[in-house]
Amino acid sequence: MTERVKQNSAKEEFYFRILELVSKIPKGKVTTYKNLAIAGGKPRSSRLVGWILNKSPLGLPCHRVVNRNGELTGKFAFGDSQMMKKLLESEGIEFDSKERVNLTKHLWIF
DNA sequence: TTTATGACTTTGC
DNA sequence: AGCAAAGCCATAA
Repeated sequence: MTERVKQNSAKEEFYFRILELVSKIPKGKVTTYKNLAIAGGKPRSSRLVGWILNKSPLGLPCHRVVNRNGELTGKFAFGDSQMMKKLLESEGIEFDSKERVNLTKHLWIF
């Protein structure tokens, strides 16, 4: 056997790293795609974070991941956008009049 | 391989 | 402040 030891590719590492980070978001806090992308080592891959969440296993608190404006861009994946908002509210997260999370108070920084 | 698409972000007007 | 266009990176066809 040659030495073709195939380690995890960079994208797989990125994938699992994001999953772990999201699962570590404390209750009552939210984070952004950009933040996750940076923490994962790819500051320009915020779109990939969204893709990962879409393909990620259920049970992940992906409702705590919002875009830079605090908007629930992934609400459609929950089937009911109001449900996602209620989930966050039940965790103590506040919204402004535009359905946006108060990032000043609840943004989670790694 | 090339093209189109997306749970995004940044920049310019 | 809000909208449009460009930039980025990986996947699907």
